[in-house]
Amino acid sequence: MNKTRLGLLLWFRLARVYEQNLSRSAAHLKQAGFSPPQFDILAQVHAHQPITQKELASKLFVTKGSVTYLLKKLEKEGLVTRRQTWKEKHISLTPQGRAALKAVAPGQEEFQAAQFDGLTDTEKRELLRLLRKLQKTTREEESSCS
Amino acid sequence: MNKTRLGLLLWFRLARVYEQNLSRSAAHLKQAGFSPPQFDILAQVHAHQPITQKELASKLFVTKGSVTYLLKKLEKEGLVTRRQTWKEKHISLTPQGRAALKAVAPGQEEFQAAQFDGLTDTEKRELLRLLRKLQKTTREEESSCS
DNA sequence: TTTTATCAGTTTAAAGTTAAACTGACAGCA
DNA sequence: TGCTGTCAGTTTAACTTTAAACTGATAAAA
Repeated sequence: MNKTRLGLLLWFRLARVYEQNLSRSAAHLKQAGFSPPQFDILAQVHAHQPITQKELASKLFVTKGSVTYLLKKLEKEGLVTRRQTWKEKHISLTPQGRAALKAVAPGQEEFQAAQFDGLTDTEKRELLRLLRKLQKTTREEESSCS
Repeated sequence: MNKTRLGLLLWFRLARVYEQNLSRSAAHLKQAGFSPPQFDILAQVHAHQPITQKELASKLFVTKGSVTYLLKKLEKEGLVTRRQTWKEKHISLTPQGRAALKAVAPGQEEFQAAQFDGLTDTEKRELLRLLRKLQKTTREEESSCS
């Protein structure tokens, strides 16, 4: 098997695994009334409260515009607040946001983790090592996020 | 490290690796005037010509509506044709479609494959094995695509 | 003080995605 | 002949995303 072919097989398989996981995730989250992007935002805000929109964008690998769009809706629903200081807006969870996240997160995290239960513990660790190496050795060419 | 935590780390890492690869892909394809979904469609049609829209949707893990939308544009640009027989539409590449794909595909495939060059050959094979196992053992709960 | 540069966040248009309802041609039975 | 069901494909509205242009407050230079 030549090098390009092996790489391509990897890419297709990776994409399919990811997409399947994501779509199962979405279905699971939907029961709780969230979409994956909304949940991601809430989880990041919870973990790094208070966090600026720029930081959020960079942690979630999306553009600033996307963050603006999502936060606007979450704010309207009363789940997050934005305190402006000079240029930056500092995002925090409201009590409702905290409650909503608390109700959903544990189940969601367990669900996510369970998607890897087909592997043994050793295999999981090996997969994690490979993914990390892959990301590290590819990051050189990387520039900043828009 | 407990089981859920390991699974979560895997999920986040997998997502980031995938998203980074995809966005580099998109940038690379953009030079050739294609978006990733367009390229995926053309590549699948090329590989399975003639193929129905339903088959296309299932191979690409998207809904039928998405396929309709993308094909409509590709047809308008003269890259694919649709022959209808009873319920089904059979998609093929036009000569222009073939030419366009031929101009882009080799470079794109090489680019994709190169994203895994941070790994040794043995590691690539191991990663492929793990991803396959992951997909196989998770597929049980799967139902059909809408 | 006035001008200029910087930079987080916003807006816009275009693209792609989904779920869910709809369309329409045919098969198969009454 | 005329219902009725089935099923690929289409449509629609709502979401999410991006790139690129724009806004506006402030720092820094003139």
